[in-house]
Amino acid sequence: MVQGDQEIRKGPWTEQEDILLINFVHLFGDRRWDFIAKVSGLNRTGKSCRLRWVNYLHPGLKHGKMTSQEERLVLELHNKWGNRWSRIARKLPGRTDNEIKNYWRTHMRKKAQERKKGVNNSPSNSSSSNSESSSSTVTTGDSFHFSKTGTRSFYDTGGSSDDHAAAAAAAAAAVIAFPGSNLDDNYQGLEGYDEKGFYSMDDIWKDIDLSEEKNMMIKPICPPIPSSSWEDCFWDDSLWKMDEFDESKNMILPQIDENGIGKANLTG
DNA sequence: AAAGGTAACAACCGCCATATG
DNA sequence: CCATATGGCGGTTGTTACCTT
Repeated sequence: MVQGDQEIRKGPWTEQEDILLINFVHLFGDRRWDFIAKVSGLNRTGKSCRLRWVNYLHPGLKHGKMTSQEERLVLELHNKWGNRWSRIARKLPGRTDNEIKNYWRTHMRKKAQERKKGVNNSPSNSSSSNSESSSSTVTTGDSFHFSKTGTRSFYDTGGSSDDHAAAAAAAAAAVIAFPGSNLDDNYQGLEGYDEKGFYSMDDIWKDIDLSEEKNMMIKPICPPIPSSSWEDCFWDDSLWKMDEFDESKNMILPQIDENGIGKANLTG
């Protein structure tokens, strides 16, 4: 990857990239993707950054198997709205349109196969045919390919948890020094960076885990007590609560303008 | 134990809508 | 009002893990 006319990176995200992105989203909010893409030094398109954030890194996401209620809801809503994945996703807190889409695809394929079999073997068989009401365990086995300890098995080419701190530090350095420079350069001299400043994937997953366990329901928009976790500070599940009004979502994110001055609000 | 098939899911692509100059 | 940039959405593909034979 040459920096001058560097080609845009594609493919799986590394852990360093993830952390870098998380931190820059923390700093600049989750709207200005092109800007973030440039400023972060990630050789990714803004689009790619957004996708990664929305589908994977977002703190409010649930990572795991769909519950039977969710499955039922998906079926129900899809029946109602068709392939309006994003709309369906809004009704499923913590689930992304991509996830639901994937789920549906798999589900339908399975159903189609079952139906085929049913037709071939016993035409009167209706056990699996009603796709609207079959809320049974559709997702079998597998389902979750990475551990929340930050060591993803899926695709991951990323480094150890030491790299997290380095990447986090790189984010900080990059903010100050406005990069364009090689990421590796940004890591230099920043070893042992205190992870309290930025969060490693470990921490992030831990927090997500906790919040999931504590409440599958909705978090208050403003946490009563300042949390040590950055996403608690600026993230709430309002996004997932949004129904028809998601245009009005105003995430309260710390933001730093081009002069490096923090602002409280974000684009509306 | 190895091979093949399938499931799951991340990520990309193209199109469209909206925002901005 | 028009052109361009950016973001969002749905469809599709590619890769890996798991299961079955």
